[in-house]
Amino acid sequence: MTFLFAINHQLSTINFFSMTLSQELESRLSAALAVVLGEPIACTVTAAADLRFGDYQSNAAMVLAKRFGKNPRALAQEITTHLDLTGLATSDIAGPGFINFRILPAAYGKRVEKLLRDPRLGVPATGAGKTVVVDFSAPNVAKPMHVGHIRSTIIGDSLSRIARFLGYRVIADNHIGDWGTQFGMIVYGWNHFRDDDAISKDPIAELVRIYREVNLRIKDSPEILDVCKNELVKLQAGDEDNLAIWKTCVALSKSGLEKIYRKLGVKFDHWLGESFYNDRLHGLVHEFLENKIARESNGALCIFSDGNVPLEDDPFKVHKEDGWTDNPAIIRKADGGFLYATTDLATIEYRIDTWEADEIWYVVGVPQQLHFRQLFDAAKRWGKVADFKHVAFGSILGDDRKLMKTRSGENVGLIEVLDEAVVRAAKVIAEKNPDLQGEEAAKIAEIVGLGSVKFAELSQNRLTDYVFSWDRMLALHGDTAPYLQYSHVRIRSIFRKLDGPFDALAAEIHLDKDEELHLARLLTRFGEVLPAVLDDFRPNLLANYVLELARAFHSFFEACPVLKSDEPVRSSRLALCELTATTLGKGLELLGIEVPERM
RNA sequence: GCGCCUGUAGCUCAGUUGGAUAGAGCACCCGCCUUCUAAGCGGGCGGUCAUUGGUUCGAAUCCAAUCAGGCGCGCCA
Repeated sequence: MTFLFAINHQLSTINFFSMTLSQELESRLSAALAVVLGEPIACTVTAAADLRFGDYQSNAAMVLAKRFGKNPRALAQEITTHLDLTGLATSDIAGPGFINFRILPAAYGKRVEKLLRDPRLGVPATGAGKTVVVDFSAPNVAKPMHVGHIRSTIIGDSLSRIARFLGYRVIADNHIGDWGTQFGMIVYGWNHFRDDDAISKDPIAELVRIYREVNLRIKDSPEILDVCKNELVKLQAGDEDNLAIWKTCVALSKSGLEKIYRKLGVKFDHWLGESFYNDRLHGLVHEFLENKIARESNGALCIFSDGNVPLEDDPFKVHKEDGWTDNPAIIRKADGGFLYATTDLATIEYRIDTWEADEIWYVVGVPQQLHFRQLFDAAKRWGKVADFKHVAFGSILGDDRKLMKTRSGENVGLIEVLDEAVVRAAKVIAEKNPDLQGEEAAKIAEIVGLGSVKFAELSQNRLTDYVFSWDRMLALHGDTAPYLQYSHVRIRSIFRKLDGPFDALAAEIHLDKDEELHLARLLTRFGEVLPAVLDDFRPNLLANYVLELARAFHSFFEACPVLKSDEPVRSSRLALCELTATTLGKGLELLGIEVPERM
């Protein structure tokens, strides 16, 4: 009996410890609601929009007033009299019937002490037991990565990191475009325009040059295109010469891509490109035909979906009047070739059957949303079940407000952007902190410059289009990566000056000044923000959070001396600094942004 | 023609999914280094949330229409 009780007690304690403040307020509020309204009712408590109203707020009274035919303020009053917030918070009623909560400083202090012991920093493992495949970056072989590729790569990498921290088994898969029409052109170019010297010097640049050269020639004499198509047919039929050229080009491209990823700190678990699925395509198309999911139209094999339900007597016919021609996904061309959709279906099959994916996230631009709608629909009808998500992002536009096209050579290359970012960061270092020299300065410039590019991308809503601008992407002042990195550096500086040992776990937290309280408030909120990021795949929520945290720290830093204050304030502040450093560091790590020791 | 995304301060963008007096950064103005890194801190200026209707206790947010920009709609990926 006693033993069982002890276990139960421990379980509930563990549970209690892992609850965020908003969850704890919710559980206490719903207990009060049960008393007042006579039935258990779920309710939500959110962080207050404005600190003047308190730390958290609930609109439960206003929502429920109508359902129970009561006056909202009177109901709120009734609820608060039954609300037990002992040791946690105070509450009051305001406006049309909000219940506002103000967390007691002592309760924040306790939370901070707990977080100092928690390697998860209060973040619940919402993804435990689930496998997700994240499909991002996916550049085409032998085409240069330009600024347009940056969104998928950076957003995808960050989402992968966050999912991993939330307990998911994450498989980051780089589905590179290593098979397809462009290889006809590349083989042709390889045979006609290759410069072996250039290949040995800079293989990527030479591949890019070859590809552009072919495109230019085709403009002048379109008949070359037919020759290219023929090379492609030979390649796909297994022609040894062409296959060898293909293998060489893919290998060269990959090594170039790996250099960029290494620089960006982006890692993949797999690189299963389109070619990997080539052998499966025939059988797959056959299956779709047999199951009457696809049908022939104008010589091509098509899957008609778009919400059209097949009729029972004729599965190819659909209810919609113009359904015969409406938005089909083509899985086999009239000439027998396979397409994007075919490979993607084979990829889904592999990911579900081999990796047992529960979810698949595609970090791909908005323009492809029709494709994914068709793809997910086809997969579903094929019996491949998983939670498919198209994590779409807006386009990067040129100065003319038009989409940046891959084909036109005038695009800004990704490497160029990254290099320029580092150059600009180096300039600022020389100006702000000339003591830093040589290799150390170069390393910091790299961390700061690359961080700026990443943060510029991650701090905004992924769906908005934007016009590419150097100054915007490489800004180093204001709400930028250096601001965040600098706050971390300031904390490190404190600990560098600290002589003698310090044990944060032994510290008692006292929150007397507003700046201390606010810092603690934000520190306890990390566990609420992070899961919300994956609700709608919005890394910018995390970016906003770390900005707020850094801002709170800078204010604290100016207002509250740490090393020069007396005990017990000194230890309390040191512990606050330590938790800020770990939380900020973790937040930045999840955004893929490094932190320098000094700057 | 059909469909999708976007429209918020001079500029670049947030806005916790329907909450209270719409927030940041840049730019501009004022103040703060003898004190843990001034890449910082404190304060100020700046708004008809594209427009018009509607839904309700309550709308930047939801619905409808209009205007403007971007994108997608059969054999590229």
